[in-house]
Amino acid sequence: MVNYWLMKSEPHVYPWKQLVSDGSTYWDGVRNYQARNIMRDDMVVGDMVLFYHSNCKPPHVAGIAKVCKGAYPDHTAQDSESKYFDPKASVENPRWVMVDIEPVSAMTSVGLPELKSNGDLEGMPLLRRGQRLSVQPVDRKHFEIVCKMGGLPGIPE
DNA sequence: GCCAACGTTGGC
DNA sequence: GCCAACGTTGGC
Repeated sequence: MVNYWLMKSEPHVYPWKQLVSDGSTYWDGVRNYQARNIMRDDMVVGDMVLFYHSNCKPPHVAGIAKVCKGAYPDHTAQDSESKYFDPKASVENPRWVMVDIEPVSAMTSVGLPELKSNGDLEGMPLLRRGQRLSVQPVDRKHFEIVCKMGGLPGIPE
């Protein structure tokens, strides 16, 4: 059973283009328990992901990705040189996890204002006030609508 | 740069 | 276990 998600990245930190040229990447740096639990407990290989660019004008969905490796320890938490270092993380208790994702399909980017003005997306977590989770669930129905808004015939394989 | 909405921390 | 203070996210 395939799940649908949205993952936020700031384009000046790790843009969609970078994912395309890398071929895949590990999603490090998640330091929020709710988001971690989603990755650890709910994400499985094959899950589909809306790759979202936050903190830019306008914020937008930039492409479609998928999970290509399930949760495993986020090593950056144990690296004192990393900006994601967490002194409470250890080999025995890694505390934080990451997954790997890979690009699936490019699309015409869909801006947040467009998403907001599409009544069919009502209830989408991203559009809720004060929504800050960097990894969040998306209904299959909403996922498909966003794909179509981005010029795709539907949810890509 | 502002600020609303959270989440985390730590004293008690 | 409460809650005030503080830090962060992220749209605007």
